Amino acid sequence: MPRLSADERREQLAEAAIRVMIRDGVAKTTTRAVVTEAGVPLGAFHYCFRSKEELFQTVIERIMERNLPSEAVRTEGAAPYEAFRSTLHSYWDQVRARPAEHLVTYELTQYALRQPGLTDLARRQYRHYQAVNRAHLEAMAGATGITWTVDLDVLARHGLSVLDGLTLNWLIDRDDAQASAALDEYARYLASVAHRD
Amino acid sequence: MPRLSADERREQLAEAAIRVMIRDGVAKTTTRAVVTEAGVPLGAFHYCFRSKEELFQTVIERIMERNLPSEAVRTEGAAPYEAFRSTLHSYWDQVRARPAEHLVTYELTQYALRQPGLTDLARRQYRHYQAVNRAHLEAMAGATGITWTVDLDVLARHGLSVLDGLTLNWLIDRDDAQASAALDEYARYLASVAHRD
DNA sequence: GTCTATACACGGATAGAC
DNA sequence: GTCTATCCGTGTATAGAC
Repeated sequence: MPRLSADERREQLAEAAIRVMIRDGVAKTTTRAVVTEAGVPLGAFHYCFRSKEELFQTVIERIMERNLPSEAVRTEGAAPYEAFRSTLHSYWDQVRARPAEHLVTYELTQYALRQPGLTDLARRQYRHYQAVNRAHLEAMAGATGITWTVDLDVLARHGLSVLDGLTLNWLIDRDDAQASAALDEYARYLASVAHRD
Repeated sequence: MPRLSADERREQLAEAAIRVMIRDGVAKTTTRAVVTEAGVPLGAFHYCFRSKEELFQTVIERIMERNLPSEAVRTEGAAPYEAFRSTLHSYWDQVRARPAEHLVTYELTQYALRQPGLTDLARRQYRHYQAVNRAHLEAMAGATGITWTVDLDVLARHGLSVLDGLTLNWLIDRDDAQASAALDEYARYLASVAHRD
């Protein structure tokens, strides 16, 4: 008589894996560490997941699904620069609030890139992030009543890179002042490619 | 009678480690893989380096030192946008020519971030990259006869992020067209914050 | 179906022969 | 000083008891 179904077990293990990753890093997230964290016996692992790689794949998909487009701040009438700036800083607050989660995202991407079976997942992950970023930009345009003068896909990739790079850089040096200044500069750039209707 | 001095051995092992990292990734760069690659017996490892972490520290410093500011393209008189664009694309050619090296850089940074003894090295690594980027921007200004209208430190951090982010993104999806378009957009941005003297 | 016990390979590091 | 042989922990996975 099972105390928990296989599905619930998978859920349990995936969440435990995420906690371990955040605490100790992806490299140290071993199957043993995960089952200990989840409080399930080691043997349970392999009738829930075929392998560690399969568990990690689940974790990556899970994290990706959580990262959905957030609501655009309604700011009609406000100056575009101020609107962009506050939207960016509200994203940035999320990074500052949970640095470890963001670091894990980068680690997982690189893990996936090195696993022959998961390189495609890494690609989908970034296509997803780019789509989310694109949606954000569209929402910001709608909220401020402007249109972008630069091709939206180009703007989205460029913007994703800026945020990705700033995040990575900040995770390393934790320099709030520099990060904030660079973020403001990006907001200024966005304002410069926005056209008032 | 030593066939090689300890210093030469260290050199040999560090270079072998870099080759293995590029070929198999940092995670799979074990002491055994390194000594095999270098053609030295396993025992030799530990009287050259106290630990694997010490070897990796050496490797990180070595790679950092190689990454020095390259010469600015002399382009006096040319339109700033075209000059920035060609400088950026010549950097980009380096990324495209040696993707694995660049991936290793990111992996090493994350390795360092997770090693209590090496977090400070990661910080120095990024301070170094930012200084290099700053020097590039100064050289570009000198070569085109313009001045930047944005604080140089801010511009450097922002620019480092753009290039870092674009590189990471391209390493994942290898989309040359999108990368190139985003790079051009960054050149256009640089031109917009350049002031003709 | 669930979990215990264990197999087996590989990792870093070292002891001790030469 | 140089290298062989080995230790011991840890990793993934599985065999088999219940």
